[in-house]
Amino acid sequence: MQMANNLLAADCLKCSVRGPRSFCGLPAIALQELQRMGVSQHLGSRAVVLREGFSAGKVFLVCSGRLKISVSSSDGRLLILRIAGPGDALGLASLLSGSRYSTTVETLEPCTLKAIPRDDFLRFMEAFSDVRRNTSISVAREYEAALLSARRLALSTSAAAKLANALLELAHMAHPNGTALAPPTPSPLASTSLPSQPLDFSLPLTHEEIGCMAGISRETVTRLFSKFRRERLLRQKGENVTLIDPNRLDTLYCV
Amino acid sequence: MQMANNLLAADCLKCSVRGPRSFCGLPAIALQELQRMGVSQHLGSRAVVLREGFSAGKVFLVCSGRLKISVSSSDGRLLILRIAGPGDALGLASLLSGSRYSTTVETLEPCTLKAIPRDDFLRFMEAFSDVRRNTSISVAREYEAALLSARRLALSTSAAAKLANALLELAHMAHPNGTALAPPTPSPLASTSLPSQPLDFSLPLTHEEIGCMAGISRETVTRLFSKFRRERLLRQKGENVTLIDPNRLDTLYCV
DNA sequence: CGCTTTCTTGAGAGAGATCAAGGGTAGTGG
DNA sequence: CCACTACCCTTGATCTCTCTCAAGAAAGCG
Repeated sequence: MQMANNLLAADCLKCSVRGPRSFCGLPAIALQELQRMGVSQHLGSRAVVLREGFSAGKVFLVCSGRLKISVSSSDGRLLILRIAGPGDALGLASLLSGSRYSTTVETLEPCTLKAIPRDDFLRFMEAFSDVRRNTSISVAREYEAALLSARRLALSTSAAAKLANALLELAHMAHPNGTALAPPTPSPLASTSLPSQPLDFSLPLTHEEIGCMAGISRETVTRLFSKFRRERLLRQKGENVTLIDPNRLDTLYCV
Repeated sequence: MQMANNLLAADCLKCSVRGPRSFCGLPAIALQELQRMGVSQHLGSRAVVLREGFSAGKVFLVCSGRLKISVSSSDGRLLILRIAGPGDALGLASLLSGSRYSTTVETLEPCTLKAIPRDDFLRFMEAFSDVRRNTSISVAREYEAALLSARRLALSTSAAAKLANALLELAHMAHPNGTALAPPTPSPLASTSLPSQPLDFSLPLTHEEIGCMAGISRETVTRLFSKFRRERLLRQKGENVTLIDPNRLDTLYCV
């Protein structure tokens, strides 16, 4: 029964998804335990991993692929909080507070996940202080993501500002090379007018979805993208987006 | 030096701020340790406890009084996330992720707090599993508050909806009698058209601040308050607000 | 009783939502 | 290879909600 999944589970020890941002950055002894737990699963594109409001019975570790994390209202409106990727732990905050999932998670592309039942995970936490540390950090990051969304929606005065913020956030999240836990710095002093490094990243979202992230309408996303392109702030090639001068984008629109 | 504060610190064992929502709901042995740690402090009204962006060196436990938790943008715009009260732990999420405070906390009335240095707190956590549990719950609640703010701002289509949501949230937060971790249920099924219990609560915020919570302007808050009063949804007496029929408020405006 | 802070109400303007229509592109199947 | 469908993007026109500006009333406070 467990055996059937060992092929994937065995990867835990050799897996390269590590680093300070990854939940799976653990000592070998904890990884050995981790690979024994839970069930690995493959999912196709646009599959729902967990749904808001349902009992939080499992935590999911992302082995590969990207997913979107969202909340929705009864009338179908959607808010996308962030894009999750390899090394992320999904549903942790809800699992810990012992309640229901507070978000919905859906794959954006084929994904490999590892599902761990609540009680197993709690035991795993009690056994290893490193797991506790990574759990704290993971929950703190979920918190930061929610906070950034709230910031963007409340503090941006215009649609352009909301979109610019969302793009900068997406770019920074996609880039593991920046400082680990310092996403779109609400830069108080960093307003150097020097042209900054272009930021290149893949954006696996439709205009509709980008709108749901920035809290603006689909049409407005289109119009602003053209505007940003005209102003040489943005380049696009299929899914790939380049922010030509992130600093200028920031100073021009992120007020 | 420590002695000078023992008067207050000694209260920990007798303190009545307990219950499932309180961080200080701990066994006697942990409380004994708690009372030895940190420094108690009295603060007047409108005092800043901790400020967004500053190094997260301490956690603050609220012994008495209410405080507002907010984030702000460089141009002075403000978003109020929630009102904290006795039993809340402030700055926990930031302290754990080892970074800077992600919010600003300011007293709304005279408050008594207990400030605990980061390292002491981390040791305290490692020593007691109950402390770890309460920390998890506390961080999860900070997370839920951020999420609720994001929801309110993104998913509400009108200013009335935003305000109604904010009021319902404030009412539920102020009421410890409801289920512990189930604030403004985004009620999918609960749309019973029966008149609900009136909700009474104290609202220590100006219209300006309520606007900062709902993401609408001061004047719009005033106009909507009059409207809600006209429609017999709301009653006011100084700081005290009564939501006459919370369900009707919810079904009419929280779409 | 002046002074500050907060609340109230009105009038006007503008940003963005919404509605509408058309074009591009990818996948499917004959 | 080409029609056909489905989905997404693009652009224009209109309209409405809420912000902003303005001016005054109420209320709290030294």
